[in-house]
Amino acid sequence: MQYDFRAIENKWQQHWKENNTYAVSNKSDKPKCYVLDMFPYPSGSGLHVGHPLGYIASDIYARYKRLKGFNVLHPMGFDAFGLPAEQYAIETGQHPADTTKQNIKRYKEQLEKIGFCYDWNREIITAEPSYYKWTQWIFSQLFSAYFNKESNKAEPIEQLILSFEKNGYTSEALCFSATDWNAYSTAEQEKILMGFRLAYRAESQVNWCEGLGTVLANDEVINGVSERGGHPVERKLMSQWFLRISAYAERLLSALDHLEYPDSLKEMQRNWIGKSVGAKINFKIDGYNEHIDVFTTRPDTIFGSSFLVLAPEHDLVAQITTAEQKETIEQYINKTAKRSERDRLADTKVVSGAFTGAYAIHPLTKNKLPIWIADYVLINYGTGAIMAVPAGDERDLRFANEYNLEIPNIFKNHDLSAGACTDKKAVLQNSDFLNDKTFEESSCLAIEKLQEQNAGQEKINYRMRDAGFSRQRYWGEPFPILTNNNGEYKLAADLPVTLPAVDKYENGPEGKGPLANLTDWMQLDGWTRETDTMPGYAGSSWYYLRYMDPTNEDAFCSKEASDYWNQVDVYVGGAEHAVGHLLYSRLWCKVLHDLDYISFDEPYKKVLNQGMIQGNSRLVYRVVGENKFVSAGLKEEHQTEPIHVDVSMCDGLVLDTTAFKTWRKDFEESEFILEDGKYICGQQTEKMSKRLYNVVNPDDIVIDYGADTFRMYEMFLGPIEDSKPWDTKGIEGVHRFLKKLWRLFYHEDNFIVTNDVPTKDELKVLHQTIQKVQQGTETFSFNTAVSQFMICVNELGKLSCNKKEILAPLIIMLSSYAPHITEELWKVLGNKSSILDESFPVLNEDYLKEDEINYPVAFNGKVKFQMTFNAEASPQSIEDVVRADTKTTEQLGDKNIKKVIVVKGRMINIVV
RNA sequence: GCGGGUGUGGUGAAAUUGGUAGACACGCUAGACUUAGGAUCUAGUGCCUAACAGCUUGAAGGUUCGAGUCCUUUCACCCGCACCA
Repeated sequence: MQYDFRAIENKWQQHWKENNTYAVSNKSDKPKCYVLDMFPYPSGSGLHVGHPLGYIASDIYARYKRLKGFNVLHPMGFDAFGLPAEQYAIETGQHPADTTKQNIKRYKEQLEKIGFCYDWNREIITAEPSYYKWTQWIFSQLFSAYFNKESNKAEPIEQLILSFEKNGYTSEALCFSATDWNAYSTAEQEKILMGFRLAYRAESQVNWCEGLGTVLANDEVINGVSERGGHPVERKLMSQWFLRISAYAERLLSALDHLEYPDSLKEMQRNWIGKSVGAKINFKIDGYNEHIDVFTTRPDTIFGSSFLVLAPEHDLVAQITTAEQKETIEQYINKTAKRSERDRLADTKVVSGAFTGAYAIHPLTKNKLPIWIADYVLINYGTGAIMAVPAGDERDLRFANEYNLEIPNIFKNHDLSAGACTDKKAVLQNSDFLNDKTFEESSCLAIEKLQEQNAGQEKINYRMRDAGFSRQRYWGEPFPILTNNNGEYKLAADLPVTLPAVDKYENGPEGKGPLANLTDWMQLDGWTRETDTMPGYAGSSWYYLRYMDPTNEDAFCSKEASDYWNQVDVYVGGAEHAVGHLLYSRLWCKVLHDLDYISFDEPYKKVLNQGMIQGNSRLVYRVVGENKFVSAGLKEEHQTEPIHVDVSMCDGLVLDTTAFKTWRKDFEESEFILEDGKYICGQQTEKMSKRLYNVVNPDDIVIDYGADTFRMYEMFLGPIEDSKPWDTKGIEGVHRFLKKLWRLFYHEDNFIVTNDVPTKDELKVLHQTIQKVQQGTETFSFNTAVSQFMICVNELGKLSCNKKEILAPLIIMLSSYAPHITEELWKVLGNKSSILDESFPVLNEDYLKEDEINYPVAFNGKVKFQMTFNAEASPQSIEDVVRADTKTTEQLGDKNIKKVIVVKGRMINIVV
């Protein structure tokens, strides 16, 4: 009997499907375990070998937990709304719903061939009305809630309204009495409430991407261009939906400490949230009844402040600019506004600005400080205004030098020609009551003083902005909300608000989305529907909850279900979602928790980032201007240009020149300059992508070697979180391993497994394997577990062990890694039930114990020879024997022993 | 500039957490069995050396009986953020 992996894998995949083997129940006496993958966006190009890496890891872990007696939820679904599907639709004229459906079908086929233990009964697709009904419902909850700073959580907006009706409201920015409130019109009231709702509509500077015809969230803009497509992004004032994630900044930040996320990921989130502690200081404007708020982390340097700088977009600029400076200021604003985000980021070293002509009064010295505008001050950060302290800030110093502004030196023993002083340990001077103090002591003193003067207070600032939640696109969830001419809002009564059909995807009037072309659909009983759609991250912000209760028609997820499954125990996916998806889903979880819909306020206990599998590209070198290709080793002798060729045309680095000639018409007549009769390609590690002809399809690997080999090989490649280039060559070793395993059961056509009693050696290797595999799987070091399986099978082969008592537990362990072959072998061992229902073998450490231990004997740390001792021998007795041994005296020569160190069970070191 | 991470054979990588560095594989070399092999098996394979010896975890110091592992300095690469006040 040969190991016919194709027949075996087909047979069991079908069997599992027909018998619903992987169906999971919400009712069980077993402890639960929730193992989740970041679900894929089904793109048109299908899966490549990099995609399943994380899926395989989580699948092994899920199967392992099942063997360990857990009720394991391990679902899969599809993140189906989004820009690429719509753009593809525009190009091809097909409806995005159709192409998405096709892509999902393809993905599922590919996934099914790899033998994952997903419960497909729980599959979810975010673009289906039965799903997005609840995405819309959660939006309604966000719209109907506000963040209560007192209780530090979200609460129903009705409570806020009650409080307004009873007590009015007082804050720095807003103040009204109960009588005022009750006298306001509904529209006026709504306008105020919009300042509190967790989902709100507001005019704001947004990232507008003309190329994609939509606004983008901050995390979708990379270096001033869109993450998708690389189109330029500009700042634009638009009315948009936002999520008030800033209200949760502190909770999102502090909870990180208790989460098992990779350090780098936590750092990214901390960085994104960007907490900084400092002070808000207000400067009165000379001659106006206005003041400018600045934010600073260094209130101690207040005496070094010699001018103020506002962002060009700052509200007060127009008001305070003097007549003679008006033209200069307007010119400067025009110039900066025109620059794209990308240009602005490109020349951050250039100093530019303009003087408003106005002066502010220093709150402590009462000096007059000139007020400038400059684009190095950002409207989106802090208050959009700074007090410039040239002695303490590099940029302020550059600016002061450029425009000949005063530079008070407030640091002792510091030479300002060498640059600004940013050292917090520096000692202050020329700073009145702060003289001779450092940052640590003076910061609080400065704040106290300012507070006395009513000119400032301590302030914590967060960099994170509220998240844009509108997209002017078609292929997304419609907002379940309507508005009328009075500026009132109303949530849709019936959910879902289904996405209407359109026949074109062009933007509607006034920069609105395609839905704004549907004038009939937009109107409903005197109300107008929202025509924006939700962004890609809406559906993925809560999908992990829907898997718990996927068909519930009355709730997004029943409380029983979410109480039972609770948090995701392990969440596996790419690090690219560190600040986008992961933060948004943490926010939604906290809101749903605050509103009492779920009992936990963090979605994922542990996150694991799998590395990227890169492509291993092949290059040929064309002699410039000729149809001649030179082998890589000889390319220096010619002037060449590299061209990517399809990896499938190469065996290792050797190009199949015949295949190459038929690959593309223009290569038909190619000539080759060979080395040793072969054409050797160049290679390059880069992103796996169709464009670079380096994509390896898992389907091909599965056809050639089988899913079990593929799964184990991906794990064997190295630590799961590392990125590495794909190399198909090494797969042979894993395949050989499975064939060797097979031969422990079959010799030619004979089934050779016996019921003999195992020997000590056999039990030892088995239990070593139990130990290593258990440890490796639990710590996600799957590569070491695979190694141990190989060691075990090699060892059993050497011992000619064909004993059921050894092989049965071995294949139970292996079933998480290679489910098909082990299910087959389990059956040939005479079992009727599935191997999946077995338990992970229990480690008995007694079998690991050795009677005798081989001690390396080292002299000054260098191993010279070995000696064997009884495992129970005491260190003293060992030392005595070693000292007396002739090999020792030989080594010593005329030197003396200073000390002998015996590490029990490990080694002996003799200090000479 | 700030933050996080990684440097070990020709290659992917192990290393019980301070105890024989290079397990397990790929590749390579030789051999066996084969009509054949991209099948299977056996042996070898860090470097230097004929051998003994010696050297070896990016580099340099240090702690220690003992360091890939801990400390200091430094170099290189990868990732994230970046005019953040």
